[in-house]
Amino acid sequence: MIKLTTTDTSDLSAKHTLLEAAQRLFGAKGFEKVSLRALTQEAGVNLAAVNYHFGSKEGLIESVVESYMNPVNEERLRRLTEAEEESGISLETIMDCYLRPVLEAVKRSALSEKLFFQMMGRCMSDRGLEKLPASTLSLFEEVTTRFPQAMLRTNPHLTIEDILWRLHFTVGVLIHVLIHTEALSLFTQGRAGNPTTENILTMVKSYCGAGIQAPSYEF
Amino acid sequence: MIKLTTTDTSDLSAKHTLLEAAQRLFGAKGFEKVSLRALTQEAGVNLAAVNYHFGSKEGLIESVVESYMNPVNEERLRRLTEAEEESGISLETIMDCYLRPVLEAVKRSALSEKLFFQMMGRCMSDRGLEKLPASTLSLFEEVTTRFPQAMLRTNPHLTIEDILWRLHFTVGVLIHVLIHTEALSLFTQGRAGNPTTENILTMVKSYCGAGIQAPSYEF
DNA sequence: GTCTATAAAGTGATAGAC
DNA sequence: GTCTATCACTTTATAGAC
Repeated sequence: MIKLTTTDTSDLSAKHTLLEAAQRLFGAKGFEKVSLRALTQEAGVNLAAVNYHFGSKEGLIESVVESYMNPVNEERLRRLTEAEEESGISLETIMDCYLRPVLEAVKRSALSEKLFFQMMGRCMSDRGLEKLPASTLSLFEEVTTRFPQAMLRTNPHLTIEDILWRLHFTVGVLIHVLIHTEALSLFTQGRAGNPTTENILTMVKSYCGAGIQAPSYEF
Repeated sequence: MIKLTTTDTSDLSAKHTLLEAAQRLFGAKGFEKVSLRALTQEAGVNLAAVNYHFGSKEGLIESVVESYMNPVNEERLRRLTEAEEESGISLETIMDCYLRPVLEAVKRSALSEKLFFQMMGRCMSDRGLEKLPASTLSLFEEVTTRFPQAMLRTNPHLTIEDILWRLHFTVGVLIHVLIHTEALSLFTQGRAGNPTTENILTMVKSYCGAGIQAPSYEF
């Protein structure tokens, strides 16, 4: 992405192992707490490789964020478009279009579910909007425009303000579940059971779906 | 809290201005991104003052976290106890016991609403459970035990697993609203309106209340 | 209690040899 | 493309003068 004029010979493997190591460590510790030294050691490459391949640590982070967020948001839009072509679209369907791509993405990843989800959650919350790569930002804008519109059509009793706020709340649920679900087990010491990922998705859809469809308030 | 044997003469003011500056800067940038240099400069005290009064940066952070979280959790428990003494307690009431202390705390603070809420959100999410001061952890455990019990009594059709997960989701909503609500305005460019803090609370209660009371799933 | 000065260790980035 | 060596800077923490 930085250097378009390289010849790309054995380049791929170093860059690739670096990206993989970055995902593991960023997911486990967060972007700021991982030094380039720890990163390159984990990847088994030289310290200078990060700057050679990505220009800077920031460039590496943006690459990772882009590779995490963009496929998910593209898949969200693809699924929404598909769903809108059929008649009788429900809020349940729209929620599934929004949430399921995260579950699909983890299956394509080499990372453990836990690390992948933490990584995804950090991408969504740790960095300000202004630091997002342009392509990621524009996909995000499309998602946060089209999904509320679709929700408004299935729930015309709500106002657009209601929906925007409730989608905001839903994002909060998603991020918290992705990053902090381990803490729940710790705190409740097993009382919360051991649901599968798919069952957690069902619970989130049930909770957020009910929240979004709650009666509207007039202020 | 660290040194119990000091004579405390003019000690109070330096310690106090340091705590105030810490709240402002930690709230705005996060615990990790504020250096002791930035902190002591903002407070107008010497660099060494942090270590003298709090032992270390970590000690200062723990003091701040404690002073933020403990009053809120104590107030939550106080209100819940009070509510449980009356008959006909509703989920709406329990939710209010849980959420309103955050709004009450901001009124006692010298900080702006925005900074105070960000600070509170960071206390709830930025540091792992293992890093919490002991008194804060024990209050948290009491809250996360008694509130689910109370909710189970008002909603006996739910399982305790349901409730624990849904309270987990609710915490996600709260944290996200506290930290990232500014981002919502940015993203929606005014389409989400400009509700007062009290109205945001109403919206959160409405969303989370509906989510918690959603039908239960059997897996 | 407050200050200066500095220690000790860490950070990202880069020049230049191979 | 990869490496070593190093720069320039920052961090927290502390010893010791006042």
